[in-house]
Amino acid sequence: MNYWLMKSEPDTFSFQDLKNRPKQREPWDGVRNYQARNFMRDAMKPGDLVLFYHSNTKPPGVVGVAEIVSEPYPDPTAFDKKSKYFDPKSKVESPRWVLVDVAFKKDLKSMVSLDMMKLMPELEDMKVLQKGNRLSITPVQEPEFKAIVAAGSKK
DNA sequence: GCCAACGTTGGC
DNA sequence: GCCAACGTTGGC
Repeated sequence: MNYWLMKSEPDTFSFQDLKNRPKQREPWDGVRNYQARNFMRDAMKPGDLVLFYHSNTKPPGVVGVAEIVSEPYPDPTAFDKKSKYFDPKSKVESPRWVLVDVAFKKDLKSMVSLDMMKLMPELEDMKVLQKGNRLSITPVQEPEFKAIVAAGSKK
């Protein structure tokens, strides 16, 4: 099993929004970056655990744990002319963009902010902490995942 | 709101 | 295939 960090702007889709969904799950649509797509398409498996990260907010950080609950499948928003994620180059016969479904797993007692993460020696090599990183989906090592969940389990 | 970092596009 | 221009991300 693998671990991931997935970013979302809470104004667009927050961890609370995920929790409030009827089945507490949501298709992770709108990814339009090839590296991030390849992670979903080639490496993610149902059961993988996800650090749900709020970006572009004060403060940014990990707010909860989610779980991958589907195989990859074509992102329907790419075919939808009305969607802001519409991509005319993605054809139904040969979809360019895929997504997976993500489900609520558990809350953290407290957010693990980016500032806190930077102070944790276990997270030295984490991609999300490296300068200039803009990837919305990054792989996480098991010790990194556990360190963040442990930090977020404290009051 | 600024701007550094990075990805994509398109002319050549 | 190079690279300048442009768009986006996301911390600050």
